[in-house]
Formats: sequence, structure tokens, C-alpha cells
Amino acid sequence: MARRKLNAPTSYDVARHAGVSQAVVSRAFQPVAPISAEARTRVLASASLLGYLPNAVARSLITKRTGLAGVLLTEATLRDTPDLLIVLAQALLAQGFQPLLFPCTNESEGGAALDKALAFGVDGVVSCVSLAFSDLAKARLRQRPVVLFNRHSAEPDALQVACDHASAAALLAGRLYAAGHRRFAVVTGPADAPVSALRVGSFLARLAQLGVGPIQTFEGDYHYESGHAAAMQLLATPAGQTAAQRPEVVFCANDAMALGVLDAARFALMLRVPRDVSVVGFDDIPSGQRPAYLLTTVRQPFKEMAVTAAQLFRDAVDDTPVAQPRVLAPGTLIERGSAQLFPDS
Amino acid sequence: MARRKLNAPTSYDVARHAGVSQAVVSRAFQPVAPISAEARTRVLASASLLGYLPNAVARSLITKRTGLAGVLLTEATLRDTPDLLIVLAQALLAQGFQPLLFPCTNESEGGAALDKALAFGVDGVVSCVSLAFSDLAKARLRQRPVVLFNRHSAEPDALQVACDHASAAALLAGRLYAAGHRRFAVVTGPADAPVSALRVGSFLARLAQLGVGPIQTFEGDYHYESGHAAAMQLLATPAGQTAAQRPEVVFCANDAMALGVLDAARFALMLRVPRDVSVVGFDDIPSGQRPAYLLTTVRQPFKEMAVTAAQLFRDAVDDTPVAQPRVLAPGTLIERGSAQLFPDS
DNA sequence: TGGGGGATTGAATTCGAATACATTCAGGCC
DNA sequence: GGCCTGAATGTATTCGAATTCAATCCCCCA
Repeated sequence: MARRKLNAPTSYDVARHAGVSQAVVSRAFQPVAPISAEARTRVLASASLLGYLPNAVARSLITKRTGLAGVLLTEATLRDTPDLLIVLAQALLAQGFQPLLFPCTNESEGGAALDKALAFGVDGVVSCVSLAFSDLAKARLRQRPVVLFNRHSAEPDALQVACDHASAAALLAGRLYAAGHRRFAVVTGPADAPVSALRVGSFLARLAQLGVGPIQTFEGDYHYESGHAAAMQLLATPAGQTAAQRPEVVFCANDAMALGVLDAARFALMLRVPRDVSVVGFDDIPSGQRPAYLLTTVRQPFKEMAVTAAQLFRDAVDDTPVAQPRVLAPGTLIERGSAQLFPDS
Repeated sequence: MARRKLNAPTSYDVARHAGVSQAVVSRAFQPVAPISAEARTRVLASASLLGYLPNAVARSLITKRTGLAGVLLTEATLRDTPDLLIVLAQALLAQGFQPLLFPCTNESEGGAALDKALAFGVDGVVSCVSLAFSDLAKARLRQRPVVLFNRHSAEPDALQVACDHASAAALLAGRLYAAGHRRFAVVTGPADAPVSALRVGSFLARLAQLGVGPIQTFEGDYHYESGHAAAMQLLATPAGQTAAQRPEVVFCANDAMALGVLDAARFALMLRVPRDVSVVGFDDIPSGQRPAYLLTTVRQPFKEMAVTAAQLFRDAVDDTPVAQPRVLAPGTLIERGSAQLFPDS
């Protein structure tokens, strides 16, 4: 590791040039500090002349703040809902934090990513991946707050912002049942995806409550292709089987897979949607909104969730007492025509 | 800014516990350093017992390295091609850099984002947004390398990795012309988008070369909706106009807009694609690959480009002389059926 | 005119790890 | 046995800005 010397000017250089002490230079760069307007002006003039920028590393060493927010994200989340990262990044920036990205290939990497984030000296972490109890404990030990985004924790006072997946899924199940559907199939996300478990679990629970019998399940991986594969298996009518046994509804744990189901149903199996089969997703990704799909789905209020999460984050970093550590945002059922639903009352 | 004291253990705590000096603790955490195996073992044991992690901020102060790579991205890029960020992040991580995100609302914010990145002490920057010459100069002054990703610079020895948009667009124009098309329309990106200018400019230049007359142009903003709007204007056949005047080909500066054109043509204007009109995009985003669209387009080799960019980045950060500072990666024409093309030779 | 008090200023210290340099120690060799 | 060599360790310094605390300074009022 060659020690590379930088010619960047330091606060001492500026101090010398402006004819003041280094302390005054430091104060000139803080919004509120005991310094005369005249001194500040002179310092800032010298600084811009020399091209001086305060060294964030040195500052962080003494202030114990880096201004960095670790953002833990699975690649699936990033790929399927890039909007989430956009709004989250904007919200964090609005609170004065720069997002430091820790992409995870799957849910199980959360702990390692958290460790890395802590080692980088982030002021806190917003995690869109699952974390073990012991991981949260580690962060707490270092006094770094963690805000769980669409993830759940056993810890009762953990900070959390999530969509109310369960309620929305249950509502959806009820509306489909009311429309007369009795044969359901479900495409889940990966086994280790807690959000999929919530959505699917609640959907199935509501159906069981309504007395709907055994339901076919296909384990997908959140990607379009697995939705396509699921449809080919769930909706095909091989010899000896009639259309009367085909599921009337396919509920998918996310939109990406629902689009795969739609395409398979329409283009491979030549089924009419929603007449032959109803397809429902979850997330409301942009592609589903377009005339080529018009997917009926549940929308998560990402923007509001991100703003809330960023506020929680800032308060926690500032040690401001937080009124409500757990926020559940309601999902909205969006009817677009890929499903026959009981009309909204 | 309340001075929050952390109870995190320091290297001195570990040194005391292990019965060695602080220097030995420091050495225990470096891969190669003058330290006995036995001492290292003891130190590491004490460290994990106390929950010690080396403080990255303090380390950076002396090593002049933060391990951070500033990544400048427009929100449009992030939304349309999230894969780019995924592969870029992976490639940077593979080279030992953590991506620090600087989202930009539009191209003109690049300079400000670069300033912020430099102030954070990043080891360098990978910029997927345009930068002025003076911005590059600022980075050079601080000895922070900048790798331009799909962006061009006037500076002759700037580091750059880009898709060869121009060649691909010219090839595409030639293939469309050879298929017999003579009436063309173009949907551009925003006026300040250099990539759009390259693609469109090269496309038009090639057509001009082939003697194709005046070409209708619509200025879009890279988003789906503007493609839809463009199609409604370019492809509509109002009273007094016949289908014979309708463009035979619509070339879009990116796929997102091409999908908008496709949907408008099919669902609003009731045109058959590609029989009534050929639609071509650029990028090869996932939605375009699906049976509902089957968009003919040009694929950028993001993965390879990202790996190359990350290597360039690391070499530049390490001051290793770089063999080839500018890399142009070829785009691949992907025929899916949304356009009538002259068959590949 | 002599203080009192608020506003500025500067000198010195601090943050925590990396490293230059000095020192110690063990082993090998003549 | 004495000397040299190399490895391992410790000591002291360094990085650059923020902050503490003491020292000024200036203005205003009694």
C-alpha cells in the first residue's frame, strides 16, 4: 500500500494564507460557530482561492460522524424495484446522509454486509435485507442504529418501516373469493424471503379461513423466468386433465413473477386473461402498468416509506427519542384488468 | 452536533488485553507485516473477544485511502438499467471498493456531485453522468481518478469506458435501409443527454449518407411516457394524411421510450408491428426481451464494461500505468421481431 | 474612567490507527 | 565467545480538522 502523498491544501495552508489560526479556518466552515463575519469571509476567500475542501476523514475522526448511511439491498430488490433505491437515496440525502451501498446476492448475506458497513464507520444502516438478532445486537453495541425496511425483527423495539403486506394480501384473497373464485394457485418467492412468506402466508390464511381447500404452490425466486416456469406447470392442461381443474387465480409474491405468469398464459398456453385465468402480483412495478400487461397488483407506498425511514434514521442517529419505532404503511390494491375481482364496495 | 461518545474498543484496549503494544495490534490486522504468527493469533483473539474492529476513519487519515468509490448516476439510468448499477457495484467490490452513491436528477448535476464525492474523500469516481472539463481538472488536482462510464470527455487522456453507440446506431441504420425502409422517425433523449446525441447523431448521419431525406424528430426524455407521446404524434394519421406518409421506422434513443412507442402503436393506434411500423430501441432492458414486447434493439455489454471500468479504476487509484485509457465496447444488434431488418449477412 | 460582559481569537489537545525508527533478541557463523 | 543478521517488538510521531480553554478585544454603562 504505497503511501501516496496528496497536494491537497489543509486548513493550516488556508490559515496561513488568510492570516488567522487553524481554529478560525475550522470555524469558518461550520454553520454556527464563534467567528466574526469578516474573518469568515476572508477565510472562505482564501479557501476557494487555494481550492481547499475540509477533509471529511479528519473531521469524522473527531466528530464521530461520517455522514454515511449504509444501505443493505438484495440484487433482486434492486433489479425489480429500482425506484425503491431512488426514493430511499433521495430521502436519506434530504436528511444529510450519503448512501453507501452494500449489495447482497441473497438474504443470508445481511449479517456480513452489516459488519462491513460498521467497519466503514457508517452513522447507521437502512437494511432491506434480513438481519439476525445477533447482528442487530452488534450494531447496538457500536451505537449504530439500524432501520429495517420491509423486514421484520424479533426485537421488540427495533426500528422498522414496512408495507402492511399481510393486510393487503388478505384483502386481496377476500376480494378474489367474493368474485367467485375457488381454485387458487400461488407462486412464492425464495424460501428465505421474509416478505414473500408474509404475503403468501396471509393470502393462504385468509383463504383457509374462507374454507378454500388445498392450494397448489410453486416456489419461485422472484424473477420473471420463475413466474413463467410456474405458469407452465400450474396452468398447463395435460392429457387427462380438463380446464375445469385449472386454477382460476394465480397469486404471485411479486410483480416480476406475475409478468412471467401473464406472458406464459397468453403467449405459450394461449389463455385469455382474466377470462381463463386471473393473475395478481405485488409491488406495482412500472412494466405492469403498461397496456401490454395491465397487471392487477398491490402497490407499496415506497416514497412515503422511504421518507419515514429516513426520518427514523436521522432521529436515531441524533439520539432523538423516536415516537413510533415501527411504521406499517398500507398497500393499495390496484385493479388493472388482469384479474376478476369482486367490485370494491 | 452533540459529541456522542462511543464505547467501541480501540487498538489500545486490545493491546492492553493482549499484553502487546498498539503497533502490534495494528500489524495484526494487515495481511503482510512484521509480526510473529503467535502474536497475531493472540491479538486477533483479544480483538474478537472485545468486539474490536479497526476504525476505518482513523486508518484512512493516515493511509489516505478510504476504500470508497464515488458512483455518479442519473436517476433515469438507475431506473431504466438497474443492471448497470448491479454489475458496476459488483465489479468495484471485486476490486476492493465500496460504492458510494451520488444520484443526480439530471446530467447537469454531475459537477456538484463530483465535488461532494471529493469532499467525502473517495479514492476515485466512476461517473455515469457528464462532467465538465473543469470538473475533471478539480479531481486531477486532488489526484482522484475519474472513470467516465458511457460518457465522453474532451480531455484526451481521460479514463473512459463506453459502448460504441455510434457504430451500432450506424449499423442499425444501414440494416434498416437495406430492408427497404425510406421513411424514418427518431425519438431522441433529453437535449443534454450525450449518449442520446451519439446514438441519434450517428443514426441520422448514416441515413443522410444513404440519401434519406428529412427525418422527423421528437425530443423525448428517456421515459416510457415520452415514447408513448412521440408515437401518438409521429404515427397518427389525421384527416388529410395517408398511411403512405407514416414513418416506416421509429428509432428510439433508448428502450424505455421504444416500449412506449410499441404500446402506443399497438394499443392506441391499432398498428401491427413490424408490419405497419418497425420499432427499434437501444439498451436491451429486460422488459423488451419478453413475449409481450420482443423489442429489436442494441445490447450494451454492461457486465464487461463494468469489469473493465473497475479495473481501470483500481489501476488509476494505485497509480499503476494504464495501458488503454479509453475502451470502446461493441454493441450487439438483437433482433426480436419488432422491426423488419435486412438479414444479417 | 474603570470595569463587566459578550464576542473573537489562538494555542494546545484530541480522535485512533499506521508507520518510521530505534531497540531487543535469537540464531548462525567464524 | 564474539559478532553479525534478520525478525519481532516498542516508542514516538503523523495524518487534518474540531474543540477546549485561556487570553484578548471591544463596547457600553455606571
